[in-house]
Amino acid sequence: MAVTGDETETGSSGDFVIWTLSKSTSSLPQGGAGDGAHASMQPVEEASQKRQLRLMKNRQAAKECRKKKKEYVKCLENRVAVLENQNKTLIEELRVLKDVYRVKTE
DNA sequence: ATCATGGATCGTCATTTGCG
DNA sequence: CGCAAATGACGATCCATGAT
Repeated sequence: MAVTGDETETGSSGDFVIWTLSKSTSSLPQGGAGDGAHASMQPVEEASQKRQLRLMKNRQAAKECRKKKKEYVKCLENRVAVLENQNKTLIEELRVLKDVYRVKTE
């Protein structure tokens, strides 16, 4: 873990605070490179808000997705442990049965 | 103390998936 | 078919650890 001072979004999933996007990624608007030019475009302000909302939602979705994946992997690891134990038990059982059979047929 | 390296986590973009 | 959510992939950052 050791996540740096990172909002820790603990309980109350759902309501995320809109902190002043210090990061804001000046990356290209993607998908609309030159869109500022069109007259039919939404006001810049609204488009920007829309983008921020989308980023925020996706950020949250990514967190959720990673959490889910972690749990899935944990489940698989548990299953592996269980199956390994079962395997051990069965091998031992087989060994005993073989031994019993050997003694009987001698 | 400083540097290099590797692992964990995060945010974002691009793509896929599922639903109305 | 269009849209929102889910997920994969990538690069950035932080932190721990070992070598010098």
